[in-house]
Amino acid sequence: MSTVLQETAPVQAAVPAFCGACIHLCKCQAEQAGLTCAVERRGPCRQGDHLYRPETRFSGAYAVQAGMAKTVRRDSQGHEQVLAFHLPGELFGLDARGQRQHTNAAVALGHTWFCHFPETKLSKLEDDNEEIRKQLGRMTRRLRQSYRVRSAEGRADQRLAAFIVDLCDRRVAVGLRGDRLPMLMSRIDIASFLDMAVETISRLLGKLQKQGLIKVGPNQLDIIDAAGLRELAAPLLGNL
Amino acid sequence: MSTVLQETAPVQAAVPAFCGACIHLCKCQAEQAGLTCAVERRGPCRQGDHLYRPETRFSGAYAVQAGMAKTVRRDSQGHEQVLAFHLPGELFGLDARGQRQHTNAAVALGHTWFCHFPETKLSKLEDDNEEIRKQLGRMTRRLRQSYRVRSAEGRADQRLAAFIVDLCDRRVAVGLRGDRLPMLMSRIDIASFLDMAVETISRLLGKLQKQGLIKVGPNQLDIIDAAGLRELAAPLLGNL
DNA sequence: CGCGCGTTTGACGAACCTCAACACCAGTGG
DNA sequence: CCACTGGTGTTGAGGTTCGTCAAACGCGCG
Repeated sequence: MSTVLQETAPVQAAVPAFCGACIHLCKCQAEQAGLTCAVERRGPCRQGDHLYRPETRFSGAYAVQAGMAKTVRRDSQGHEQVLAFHLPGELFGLDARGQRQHTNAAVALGHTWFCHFPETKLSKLEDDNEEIRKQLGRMTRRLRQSYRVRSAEGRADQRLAAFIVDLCDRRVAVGLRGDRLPMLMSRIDIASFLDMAVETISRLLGKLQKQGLIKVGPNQLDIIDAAGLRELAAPLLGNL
Repeated sequence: MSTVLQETAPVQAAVPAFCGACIHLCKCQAEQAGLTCAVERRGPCRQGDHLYRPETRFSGAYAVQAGMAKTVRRDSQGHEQVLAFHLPGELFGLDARGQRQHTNAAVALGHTWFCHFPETKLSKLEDDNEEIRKQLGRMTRRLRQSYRVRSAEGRADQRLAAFIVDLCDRRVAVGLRGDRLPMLMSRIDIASFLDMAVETISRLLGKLQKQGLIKVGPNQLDIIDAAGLRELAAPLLGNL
């Protein structure tokens, strides 16, 4: 918990007017100061708070400003399944675009702040500016990277390593440090996302730590040997 | 081998002017008698004959008229990998459309007859007739069903059952009997397609037979309990 | 006939899941 | 304040699944 605050508290103190997602959307948009008004801040949300659920009316896109989120679905047996984790600066909820309501749920992990982009203003911006449409497409594509790790084949330790590498790369992509990951999600969430048993996650994290690749801390994960980690995940990263 | 002839010989004796693929393409096309000329018969091909290889110039689509075919690629380590099996009436080779040359290879399984649809005539027909374009898209989509089984998760016996069910359904779809499958492909091909060990295929076929779901014969496979087979494969068929 | 190939079967091991036990921690209520 | 409780994380034991290795068999072919 304390480590979470290490990240969110400073951000909160010197919180920028826009998070990563906002910056991406705004910078190509300086002349249209209207976007400032288009963004609604939401937070703080607590662990487990829902941004939307299945059948919630689609009202626009979301972005994590600080903290973390997950999107979740229920499979045919009613079992909950994590579809993706969302880092600061990443858009999500776009999968429901063009439909009337969401099919998945989005849940806050830890204390999290969000930005909301109302669809009405978003589509208007898109109409006016071709660059905005490209940016949205680009971020949607990045979002789908996380699905690749999930469906990848390969050994469990390779998949876990690929998962960690993916999170690091995505953090760096939005301007955050890539050698220390806040792990706001539970082992259960990770296991669900990677389709493995919780015990396997726990054991493999210990194994990677013993191998000197990472250091597992409370709600935090330090990357000790980024190259080694990437080498372990290589068979999966290369194929996709 | 004898069982193969049981299927191909009668077909040959009373061979229709057009196979399944031709019928689909022709019936919406009665007024354009030109298609009759657009189809070139090819065969008989023997086991292992190549219709095209990687880097072969793309000249048009193919359809199996009688027998069976597989499409194959080489992965980065030079290992051969079966991408799909093609039953009578099914189009293939369309993946290279729009490119100058093929990237995969197509190989005959057993004694097989093919139809060839030259791209020049095909695209002309497509331009003239919207229905043709839809039919081509539809058959391409059906073709990709086989990829689903391949990438599916789940236990090995479930995946093998899903594979068999898929073959049955596709045979029925083109008007062939669905309770008896000619198995012109080797165990090695099946193992490659399903990404399993050959020994596992052999063992599981024996297991399914012992369970009373199928009967394994020489180059042939009888469906004893279609419902049970479908039930075993259900977890995979339902998800997709 | 030997030879290569495909298939089957058995033995073994690695990977990973399941079950069970326990520690830890945050709430919660007395 | 403490005990209790439920959720989470870790660890160990045992089982299942499935790949790997090896051997045997049948079969077609030179």
